[in-house]
Amino acid sequence: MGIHERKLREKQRRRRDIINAARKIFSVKGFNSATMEEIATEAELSPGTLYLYFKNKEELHTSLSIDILKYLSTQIHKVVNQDICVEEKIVRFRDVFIDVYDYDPNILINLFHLQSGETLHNLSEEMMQHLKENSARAHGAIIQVVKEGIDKGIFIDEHPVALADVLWGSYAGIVLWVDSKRKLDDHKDFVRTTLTTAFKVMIQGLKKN
Amino acid sequence: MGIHERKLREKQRRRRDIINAARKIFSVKGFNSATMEEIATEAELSPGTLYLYFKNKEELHTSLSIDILKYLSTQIHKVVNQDICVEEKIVRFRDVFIDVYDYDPNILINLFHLQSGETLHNLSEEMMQHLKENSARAHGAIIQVVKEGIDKGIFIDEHPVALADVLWGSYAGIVLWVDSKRKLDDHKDFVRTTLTTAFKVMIQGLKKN
Amino acid sequence: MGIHERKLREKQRRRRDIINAARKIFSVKGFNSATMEEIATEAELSPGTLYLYFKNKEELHTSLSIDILKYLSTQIHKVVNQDICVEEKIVRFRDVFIDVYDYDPNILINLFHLQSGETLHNLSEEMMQHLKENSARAHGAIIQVVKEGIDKGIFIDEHPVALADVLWGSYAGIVLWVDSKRKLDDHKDFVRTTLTTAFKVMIQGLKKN
Amino acid sequence: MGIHERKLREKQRRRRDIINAARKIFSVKGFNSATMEEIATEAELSPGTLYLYFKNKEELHTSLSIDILKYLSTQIHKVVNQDICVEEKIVRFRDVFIDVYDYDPNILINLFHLQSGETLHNLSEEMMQHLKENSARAHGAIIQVVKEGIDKGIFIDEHPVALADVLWGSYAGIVLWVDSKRKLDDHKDFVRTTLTTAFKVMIQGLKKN
DNA sequence: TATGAATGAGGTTTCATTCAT
DNA sequence: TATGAATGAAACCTCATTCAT
Repeated sequence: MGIHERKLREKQRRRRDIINAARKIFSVKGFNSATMEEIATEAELSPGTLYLYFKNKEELHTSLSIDILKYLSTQIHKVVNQDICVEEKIVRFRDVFIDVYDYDPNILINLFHLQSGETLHNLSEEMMQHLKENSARAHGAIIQVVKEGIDKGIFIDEHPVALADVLWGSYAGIVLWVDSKRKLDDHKDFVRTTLTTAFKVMIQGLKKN
Repeated sequence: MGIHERKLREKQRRRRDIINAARKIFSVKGFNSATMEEIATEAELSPGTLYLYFKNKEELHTSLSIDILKYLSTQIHKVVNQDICVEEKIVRFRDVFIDVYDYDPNILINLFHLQSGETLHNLSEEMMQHLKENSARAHGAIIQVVKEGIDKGIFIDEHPVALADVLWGSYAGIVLWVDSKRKLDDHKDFVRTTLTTAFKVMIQGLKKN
Repeated sequence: MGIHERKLREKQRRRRDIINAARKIFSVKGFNSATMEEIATEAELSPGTLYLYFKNKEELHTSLSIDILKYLSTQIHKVVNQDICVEEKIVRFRDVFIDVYDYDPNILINLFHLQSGETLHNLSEEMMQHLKENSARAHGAIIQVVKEGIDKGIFIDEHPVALADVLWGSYAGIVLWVDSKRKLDDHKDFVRTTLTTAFKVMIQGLKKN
Repeated sequence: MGIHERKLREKQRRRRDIINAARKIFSVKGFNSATMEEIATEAELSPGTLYLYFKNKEELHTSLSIDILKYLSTQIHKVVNQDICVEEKIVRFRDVFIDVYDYDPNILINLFHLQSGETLHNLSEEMMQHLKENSARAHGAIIQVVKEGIDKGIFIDEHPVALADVLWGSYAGIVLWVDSKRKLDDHKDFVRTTLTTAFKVMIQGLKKN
C-alpha cells in the first residue's frame, strides 16, 4: 500500500470518526442543541478540525442523512434483485426499516426533517445533488417492486408511484410514530411488532383479492 | 357579560393572535430560525408581551402542537361517535389528516419533531401533561374504532393498539413523505391522491377476507 | 419636550457614546485589532447593544469616517462662502485639516484606508451613498474655490479638478506623513508647522506670477 | 559558484516567490482578509513553508513595505547624485512616485497604514530597524535636494526638513487621494496627470520669485 | 528543507429573555 | 398590562501557527 493510499485511508477514517461522533451527539441533542464543540470533543478532535472535513454544521448533519439514504438505497436495491416473490420483498423492505431504526432511531426523523426544509440553506449544490440522487434511487427501487407486483397481477391496479409512496410513508411513519410514543410515554419498544402488523395489513391491502 | 369575563375573553383573543402569528412564522422559518421578535412583529405586539402569555419560545411552539392535537382529537372523536360503519370511519380519519394538512402543512412534522425529543427540555410539567393527554385522547379514539372493527368481526385479529398505530403512523407518515418529496423535487401536490390510495390499501388490508 | 422627543434624543446620545468609544478604541488598536467587546466595554454597554445601533463592525467603523467627512464638508463650505480672498480661503482649508487632525489624528488615515477598498464589503447601500455624497460635497467645495481663483485670474490656468486634488491630496498627505514620522521616530509634533510651510508653497505655486 | 552559494541563491529566489505571491494577495484582499494559505497557494508552497522564511504574517507584510522603501530610497538617491538642476530633480521625484504607483498601487497606502500604528506590534526589533533606516534614508535624500535648492538660492528659505515633508507628503498624498477617488467613483485614472499638475504647483511654490 | 493536517484561541454576531418605565 | 431597549451567554467559524513526518 503506497503512502498516498494510506493517507487517503487515514483521512476517510477520520471523516468517519467525526460522522460517528456527530451521530451520537445529534441523536441525543438534536440539530440545534448539539454544538460543534461537543461533537469535536466526542471525536477527540478540536473544533477547527471538523471544518477541514465538513463545510459547516449543516453539511455535517446532512452527511448523516445521506449516509443512511445510501445505506437504505443499497439495501433496498439488494431486495429488488433477489429471486424471491414480491410479497417476500415487501417483508424485506420492512426489515430494512427495522435495520435502519436499530442502527440509529433518529435517522428517519432526521430524514423527514431535513427534507422538510428548515435546514438546507447552507447546503452546497453538491450536497443537495447527493441528497436528491440517493433519495430518488431508494424510492425508484421501491417503485420497481410495486410495478413488478402489478405487472404480475398480484397487486391492485393503482398508480405504482402512489403505492410506493404508501409503502414508504407507512413504514417510515410507523417507525416514527411508535418511537415517539415510546419517548413520550416510556412505553417499551413496539416498533418491531407494530411494523410486523403493518406488513400484514400492507400485504393484504396490496394484493388483489 | 361582566367586566371580568370581558377581560378574560380579551386575553384569550390576544393569546390566539400570538399563536396565529407564531404558526405563520414557524411554518416559514422553522423553530430555530424563527425569532421571537418576528413573531411579535407579526402579532403586532412587542417581544416582551409574548412572555406574558407564554413562558418561553419552546412553550409557544408546543402550544401549536397541542392546539392541533386537540383539534385532531376532537375531529376523531366526532368520527368515532357517528352512526356509520367502521369502514367509513377509516375514510373519515383520512379526511381528518387531509384537513389538518390543509390547515398547516407543517403541523405533522412539528408533531413528530416535538415528540422526538429535540425539544421538550424546557417544557413545564403542565405543558407536558397537556401534550400527553391530548395525544392519548386522539390515539384512544382510533383504538376504539379499530376495536369496534375487530369486535364486529370485520377487521383482522391483531392487537388493536398495534393496528391503531399502523393506521395513524401510515396516514401521518404518508403526509410527511409526500410533502417532503414535493419540497425536494418541486413535484406537484399528491398528498390527497396518495392518501386516498393509502385508504384503499389500508381498508382492504384491515379487513378479514 | 414630549416623551417621544426625549426618547429620540436619548437614542442619539447613546449612539454618540458608542461612536466616541469606537473612535477611541479604533484609534489605539486599528480596525482589525479592535474588538467589539472592547468598544462595548468602553461605552459601558454590552456587546449586543452595539448591534442595535450599527449593523456590524464595518458600519460602525465607517460611521466615524462619514462623521468626519460631514464635518470636513461643512467646515469647507463655510470657508467657501466667506467674504475673503481666495488666498485666505486656502489658509482656512489648511486650518480645517489641522482642526480635524487635532480632533482625531487617525481620521485621515481611516478615510484613505476606507476608500482604498480593504473594507467596504459589508456596507449597506445607504452607508455607501452617505460616504460618496459627503466625499463629493467636500471635494466640490474645494473645486469651487479653485475655480474662483482661476476665474479671478489669480491662479494658474490648470484644470480646476486637478488643482483641487493637488490641494486636498497635499494637505491630507502631509498630515499623514508627518504624523507617521512622529510615530516611527518619536519626533515631536510638526504637523502644524509643516502644514504652514505647505501653505506657503501651495499658495505661491498656485498663483500666477 | 560553490554549492553553498547556490543554496543561498535558491533560498533567496524562494523568498522572492513568497514576497511576490504575498504582494499579489495583499493587493487584492488587504492585510486582514488575505490568508497565509492563499499566499502559500499562490506561491505554490505549503503554509508551513512560509514560516521558514518569515516569522509571521506581520513580518511578511512589512517586508513588502521595506522592499519598496528600499526601492524608493535607491531611486531617490540616484536622482540626488545626478548632474541635473534641482528643478529637474523634483520632476524626477515625481516620476519615482509614479513608478512606484505603477508597480503596485497599494504600496503607498500600505506604507502609510503600516507606519500609522495598526500593525507594528509583532514586528521584531530587527524588522523595525530596517523600516526606520530605509525610511530615514529615503527621506534624507529628499532633504538633501531641498537643501541644495536652498543653498543655491533657488528655493525659498524655509526649514529644509519641512519642505522635504511637504514634497513627500504631497506626492504620496496625491497618489493616495486620486487613487481612492478612482476606486470610489470608478473615475478613470488621473494619477499621472494630477501628479504632473502637482509638480507645476510645487516647483513654482518652492522657488524664490 | 518542506509539508499540510491539526490546533484552539478568539472574534463577530444572534437572539431569548428581562425589567424599568 | 404592555413596551422595547438592553442584556450577555453562547454559538459558529476562521485562520495564524505548529509540529510530526
